[in-house]
Amino acid sequence: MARKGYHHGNLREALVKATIKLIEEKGPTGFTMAEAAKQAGVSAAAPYRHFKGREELIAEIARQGFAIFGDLMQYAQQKNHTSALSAFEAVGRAYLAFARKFPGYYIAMFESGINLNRDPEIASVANSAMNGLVSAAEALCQHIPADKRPPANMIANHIWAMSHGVVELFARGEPGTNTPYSPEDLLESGIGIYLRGLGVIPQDR
Amino acid sequence: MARKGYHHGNLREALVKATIKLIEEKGPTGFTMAEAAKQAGVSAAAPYRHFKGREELIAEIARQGFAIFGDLMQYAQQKNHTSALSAFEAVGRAYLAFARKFPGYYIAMFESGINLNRDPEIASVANSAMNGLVSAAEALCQHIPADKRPPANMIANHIWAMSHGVVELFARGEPGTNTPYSPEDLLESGIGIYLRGLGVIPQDR
DNA sequence: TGTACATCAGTGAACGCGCGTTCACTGATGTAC
DNA sequence: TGTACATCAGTGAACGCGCGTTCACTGATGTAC
Repeated sequence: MARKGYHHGNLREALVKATIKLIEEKGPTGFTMAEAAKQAGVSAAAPYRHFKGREELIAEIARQGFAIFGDLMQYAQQKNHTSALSAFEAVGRAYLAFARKFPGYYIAMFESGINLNRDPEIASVANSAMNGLVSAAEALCQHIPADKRPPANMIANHIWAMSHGVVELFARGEPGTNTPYSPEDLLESGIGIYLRGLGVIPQDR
Repeated sequence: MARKGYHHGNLREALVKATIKLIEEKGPTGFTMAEAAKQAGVSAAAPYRHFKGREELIAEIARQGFAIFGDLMQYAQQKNHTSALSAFEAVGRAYLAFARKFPGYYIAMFESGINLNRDPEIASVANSAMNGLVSAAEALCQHIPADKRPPANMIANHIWAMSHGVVELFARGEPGTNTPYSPEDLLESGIGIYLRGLGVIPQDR
């Protein structure tokens, strides 16, 4: 951290970055205010100029994470607009890519036990991020005969659950270690089978 | 805890139970040796007669959890032997039922960040528990044309991921709070769609 | 049945530690005139 | 451009706390004879 003198310049963001790194290395509980301050090259009391406490620092990370996450999801959906199906698959891949590329954010968002409703701003950004998934599911639903069409947000929840499960079990060190498949393969094949079950992919593809 | 006199009688098991309760209430990190001892009505030093340390106590809980879990899975599979399909669905339901009924065990097993390979005994009991799922998938595979049949343990991993995802996201307080579906409904419908995609359930059922 | 003794399973006090947080302070920066 | 002053963003020392763990101890239990 480039420290010029008495004043840091951008301590707030430096603390966020340091904390993300700590979370990635030691898990959501392995991080401490003191350690984050140290990493940012600052005394242990300094963080309290920017965050009320430990909780608020994690919350800020989750907030940033949901913002990035939402953008990625939206981008994946819009870029792959040749078909609702390919858009949907792209969203699934984007989910996993985010979890792999930004594990610190992901952990803060979904594994830190943070209360998403503590701060209305977080709740709203988290909600709109998830809406990306739901609207992709809605687009997909257009291609399913109305009488055998499950609700779009149920589909979104299924995909969310499978994605999250793959991340937790297979994209971390433990516990799904002894499987020959990469998380990417697992998720892609799983979503593929699921979509075939929805009737969106022809049976004999 | 019925405490007779100087000797507790079954402190080891009492500590396990107290810890499970603490984990359920406060999460995997909210538990402390001191608190567990207190709950068991015993001094803070007493646990060290039975466990080398904190890690070993959690590991013991995970071990017991996997044993119970494995039995449940096996029972679900064998009891529903009218068809491979119903057996498989029963196994899925048993997974969720376990997570709901024994959240403390589930957390110790899958969310405590414990290293499943630290103790060979845990590794083996965990492995055999998971084999229940794999063998249910194998039985199911018999009904899929060989040329479009995914590997059985891949199917098992898909179901595991979706089940785990549903538990984490929808069967805990956060974050999948604002969804109208119960975890049971979500998992059952998700597995149903997935199985149809596998070709095990006829398309127009 | 009684006694001596080994072993087991607790106690209670103490330790070192690191953490979150507060507080009075001080150096750096920005602004009004 | 220079000066006085308000404000901002740090420091460093200190606090209270609870935790994990160790240690010498002691009361209870089991066993050999």
